[in-house]
Amino acid sequence: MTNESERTKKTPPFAPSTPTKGELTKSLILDAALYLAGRDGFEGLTIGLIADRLGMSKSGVYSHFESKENLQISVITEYHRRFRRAVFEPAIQFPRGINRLEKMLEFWTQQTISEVSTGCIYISGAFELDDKPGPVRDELVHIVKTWRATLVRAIEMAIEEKHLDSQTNPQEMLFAIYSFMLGLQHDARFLKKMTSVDIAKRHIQKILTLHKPLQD
Amino acid sequence: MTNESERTKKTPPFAPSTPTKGELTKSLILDAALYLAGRDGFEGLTIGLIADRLGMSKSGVYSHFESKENLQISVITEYHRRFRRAVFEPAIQFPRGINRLEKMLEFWTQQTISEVSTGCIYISGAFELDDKPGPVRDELVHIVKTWRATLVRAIEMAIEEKHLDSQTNPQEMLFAIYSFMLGLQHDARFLKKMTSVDIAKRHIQKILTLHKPLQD
DNA sequence: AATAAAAAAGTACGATCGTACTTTATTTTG
DNA sequence: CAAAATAAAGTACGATCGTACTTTTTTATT
Repeated sequence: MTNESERTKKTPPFAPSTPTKGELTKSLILDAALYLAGRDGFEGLTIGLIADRLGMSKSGVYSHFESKENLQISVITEYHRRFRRAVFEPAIQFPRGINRLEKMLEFWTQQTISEVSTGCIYISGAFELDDKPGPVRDELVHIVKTWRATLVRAIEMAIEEKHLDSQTNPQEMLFAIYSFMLGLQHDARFLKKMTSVDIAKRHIQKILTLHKPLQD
Repeated sequence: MTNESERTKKTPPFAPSTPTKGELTKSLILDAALYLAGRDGFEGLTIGLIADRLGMSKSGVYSHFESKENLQISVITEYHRRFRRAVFEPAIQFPRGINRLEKMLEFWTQQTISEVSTGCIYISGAFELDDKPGPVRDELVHIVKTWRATLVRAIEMAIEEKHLDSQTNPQEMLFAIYSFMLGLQHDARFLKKMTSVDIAKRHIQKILTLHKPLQD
């Protein structure tokens, strides 16, 4: 245990060799922060609440981020990372075209359903930050646009593969699908109406069916 | 000016004879509160901010409500009152059936568009309060359910009048329409994407068209 | 105009927030 | 194991919050 070739000390970019103590608690902090941000929004996300949840001091939590704004942005990028891992990465394994698109929507729906008790930061953040300019809003807009661009590309590929009608408008289809996901989140979380899960699934399926070519 | 039969003094229930000073500033407070609640949410709605906006003291504002919770609930019911006046009441003038339903959706869309800079409390409140039990949430759930029930009844009437397919599922149609309105609000306010106005209108129109009987 | 009532302002309090700075405890390193 | 580095806790500060209480000012009533 004297020396281990190159011990990565000040270089976290590509070196999770052994997670140092600090990195470990930092990820614990992000866990708690993600939970609280989903539940109480970015405004309700408070250093003190995180500290309480982890049984540590406010300053102990704070020292891992230079500011609250920084913490909020970290929460957003971390959520994005996890979303990609749960939705995008599994879907990308499937062949491009309607197949991949449907898998993407399936995993996304699954993710949304599993978030009914947690809250989706893409969505709750969008309605919370819509009128609050600043770096946090900018970051959230960025990742939401990234995800939407991914969806549009998946739709376009399905058109190219002739799995969808050639006059399908990708932006319009995106709008409908994203709207149904908003509706699902709204009904399930706010109205506690779980029947909306099946309704949303049916609508998403229908909008695809409507755009499938007649002859195959 | 000695006596005017019965002068309604302590009975505001049905007597807007002459709005007393207090009632007048109370409505000014509600104006400001409505604006702030739409912009900053119920959490960001603060007594001090209202006071600043009106150039009066915190205690002056506060004395009109026994608590902040009370103020929040007043904001909700007042919003509901205005929404009814702007959307429901004009639409109810039209004959029951597809005509009234389309007018209802038209006025609602119009209202949503005009709220792009203000924010819709039904929607922003839904995503803010979804995890915050209490009287404020209960009140908001109540008025949202009231509005949705109104929509469902309008859809059902259109079915009864044979303006819509007999196997149209009112709850499913409601889900789609409400989702499109969420999508409109999301894209317009958060993504600043005003092209979504036309897209949303087209989708709403389409879902009606899809359910109109073939033979007329 | 005098008096009663209501509205608004003033003042104060405890909580909680983010943040800066200092001190102690714990890891990591040589 | 000792030294150096890092993590965590401690402490303090100014802001802002909702709210309760008292005082002043304005409005309404006879």
